[in-house]
Amino acid sequence: MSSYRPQDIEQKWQKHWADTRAFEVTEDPSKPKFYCLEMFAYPSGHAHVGHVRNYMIGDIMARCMRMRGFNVLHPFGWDAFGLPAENAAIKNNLHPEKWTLDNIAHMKGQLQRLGISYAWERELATCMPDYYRWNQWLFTRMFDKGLAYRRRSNVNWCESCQTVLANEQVVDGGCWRCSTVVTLRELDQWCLRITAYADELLAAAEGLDQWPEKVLTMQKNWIGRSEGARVRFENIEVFTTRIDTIYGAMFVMLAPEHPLVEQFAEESDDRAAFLAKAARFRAQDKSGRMTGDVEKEGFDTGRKVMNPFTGETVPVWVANFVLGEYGTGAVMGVPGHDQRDFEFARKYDLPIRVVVQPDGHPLTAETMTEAHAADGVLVESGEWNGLPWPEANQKMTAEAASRGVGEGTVQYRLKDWGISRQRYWGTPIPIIHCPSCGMVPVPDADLPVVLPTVTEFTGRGDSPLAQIPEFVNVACPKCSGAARRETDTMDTFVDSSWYFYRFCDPHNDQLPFDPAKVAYWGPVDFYSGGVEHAILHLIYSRFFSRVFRDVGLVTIDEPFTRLLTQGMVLSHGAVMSKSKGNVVDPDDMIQSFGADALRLYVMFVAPPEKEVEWSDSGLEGAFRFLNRVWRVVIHLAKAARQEPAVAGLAFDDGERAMRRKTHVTIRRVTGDINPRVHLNTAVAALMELVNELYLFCEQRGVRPLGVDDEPAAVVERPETAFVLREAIEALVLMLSPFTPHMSEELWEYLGHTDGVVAAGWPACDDDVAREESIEIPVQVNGKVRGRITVAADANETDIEAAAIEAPSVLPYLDGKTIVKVIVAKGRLVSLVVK
RNA sequence: GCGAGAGUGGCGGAACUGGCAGACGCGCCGGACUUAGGAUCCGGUGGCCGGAAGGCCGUGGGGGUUCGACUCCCCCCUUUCGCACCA
Repeated sequence: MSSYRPQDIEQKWQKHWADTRAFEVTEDPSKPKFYCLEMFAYPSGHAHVGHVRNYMIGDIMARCMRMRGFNVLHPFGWDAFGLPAENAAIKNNLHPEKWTLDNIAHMKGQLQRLGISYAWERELATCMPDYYRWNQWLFTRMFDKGLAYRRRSNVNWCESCQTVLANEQVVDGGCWRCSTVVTLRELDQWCLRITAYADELLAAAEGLDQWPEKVLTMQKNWIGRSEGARVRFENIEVFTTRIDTIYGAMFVMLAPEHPLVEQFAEESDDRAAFLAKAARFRAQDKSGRMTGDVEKEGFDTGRKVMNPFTGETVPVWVANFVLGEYGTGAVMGVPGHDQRDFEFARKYDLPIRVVVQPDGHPLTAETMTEAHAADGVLVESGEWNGLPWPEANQKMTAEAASRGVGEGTVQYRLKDWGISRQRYWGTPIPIIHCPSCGMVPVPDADLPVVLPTVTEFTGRGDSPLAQIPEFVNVACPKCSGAARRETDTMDTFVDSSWYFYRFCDPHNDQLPFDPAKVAYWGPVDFYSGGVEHAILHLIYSRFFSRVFRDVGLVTIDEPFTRLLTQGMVLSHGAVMSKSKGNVVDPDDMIQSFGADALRLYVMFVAPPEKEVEWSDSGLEGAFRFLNRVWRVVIHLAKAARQEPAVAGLAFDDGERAMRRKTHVTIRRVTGDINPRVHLNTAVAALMELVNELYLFCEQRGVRPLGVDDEPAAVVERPETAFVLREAIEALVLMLSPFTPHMSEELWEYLGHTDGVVAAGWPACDDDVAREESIEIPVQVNGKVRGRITVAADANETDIEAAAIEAPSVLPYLDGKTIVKVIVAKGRLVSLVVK
């Protein structure tokens, strides 16, 4: 056996794993299951070390849990539909399918060279008909349940390219390709009724105790539940959370999109001017209007409506900051108690009335410089005067309801999910439009609706599918009359919202998956991926999981028990990207130092959640460490032949200390991997063990440890041989999740033929790990003044006595009185003197 | 503006329940081996004072609780992320 040459052994073991289908699993009720998943990949072409990091985290977990005796499902697949493929097609005249499949092939090779323990038999790609067929299947069920519906709504439109743009394709308000200003266009869009689950998604988030708080907060904000009331000012319904301020409602404002705007325009003196003003507001940069970057503006419609509480009539304005898509698209203007209304009123010289007075200094409309949004007591509110805020809100909501002018309601920021894409490379929406039957879902027997082959991609015009008569023209499944297929395709987030269930049964051609298989494997026990998916992917998946539940295929609510959001790997302070030219290619690293060193390094460099800066010298350090491991194991494998059998051995102090280190390390590494997932400190612990081992060898004269092939002298003393053997075997096994190739190779070299999984995870013997004597510091008035060595099980009295007698402590006690002694058992002694 | 997180040596980071701050690695310095060393092994490495023993200071800043604070509380600064006219 010679020096460590990763390239040779890595290929050998990767081939072995592939040949033996080492990571394929079946349901086995006799074993505890562990479903370990990393977010699947968009096949952009090349994996970089940022991907590597995510996949490694999962692989460490999967490999470790496998050794701990769990039945581990660890699959991988491809989020293979999407715009980049279509754009590449337009640019390079390459079919999206070819581009996608080529990329998958390349990236799969990269992942395989990393030695990740995937059950490749379960690999899936969402662009294949045997996958997207089930998107269609589920869609038709959602259609039947009213969870999928069509609605007219605004989309981004580029006049020059004559096409719809996704939000991500709008750059600074212009088309990403030709910079033409993007306009809004009304189109019929397919939507999924996620809002039907808004309350459940919000409430159930409380139970996700193994998700990062940050992600839960983001989801909570995204759902944006808000309790309030709808109140009718004659024919204008407004939404407010502060009905208690309604006596201060001095005007009503409509969003420029509000349907009444058009009607009021018709009835106005100058229809054209009216509409032009509204149109200008609508055209204001969408993001600017939404974020408050645009100045508040409005105009008086000339209309007046009656405030249902005061009986006063108030003017109706159109205001650019009122959002058409939230609430009722109309609000009451309460300038005294809403900052936006306040600014608006001051700008247009509208009256302000204070109706909630805070404690202490009373407010007056004339002198106030900002709205008073906080609580207080109602004034100038007729019969409600004197009521404090929360109570007034409740009572006045009830009053509005009893008088039929409003009712309490809950609003969500969350909107239904628009899934229509006027694009080619996605799942065709399985609906047929029939002139006599209306919208008819494609029957199961006719699924999948296969994406036809399109040969020309121009990026212009409507959906590419609309231009294929053979695709569009179809007989109605109900009446057999001439009908047209839907030509929109689905948002790719549909694909990724349930793939984790498909992995449980990826080849099923009767159902999306066998419910029994998902009942065994689900939910995903450990899910890792980028925090950029904190909202969309993770909330859609929670939604789909419930839809599958409600169609009877799964019994659980939540798809992911534990979520880890891994930090990005930066290079020169920036996210890696081809355009910045700072991509670190894993293949280059593997070539130089091997996959194992790369794996170890990305795990060691920082905690998984944290963002890290790539460092070449850090990788070299990991490589150096592996060489150290290699040398010590190779040499000791021959020198320490003692098989593990402890009976009759009498260890000396040094040997006991070495064993203690081994077993303490087992305990630390085990917990650091799972549950803690502090993979960096797990590696650090293994490094400590190796350092200790080298010192132990040095002390025992068990050399050589050089790189040469000099044969090692056999260790004669059986106790020493045993201790060494125990240490290196534990080391090799614990390292194997991180460096599987090297560990398998060394394990084999150590004389084992069944591989590390069969060997199982090493167990910590608590008796061996227990300290015999411990050194503890002694503090005098909070400063460490000495150390004492006591038996590990010494009682407090003995420890106290030893502390007071410690030579280095004595000078600090001279002439003082000890007022207090605190003994933190096993940790320290604290003396307080005067 | 609102919300959440972070701030520790030259650098990445560790410290799990309030109990020896700086584990482990990178870098740097020294020694051994050596024709050589960018290999390997051993040692050192927060700052200041000191020959040493040892002492003082030290986890963004300021205050507090405690025998004891990186850790808990209050105020402030910096920074990252998310949300952001949602009525």
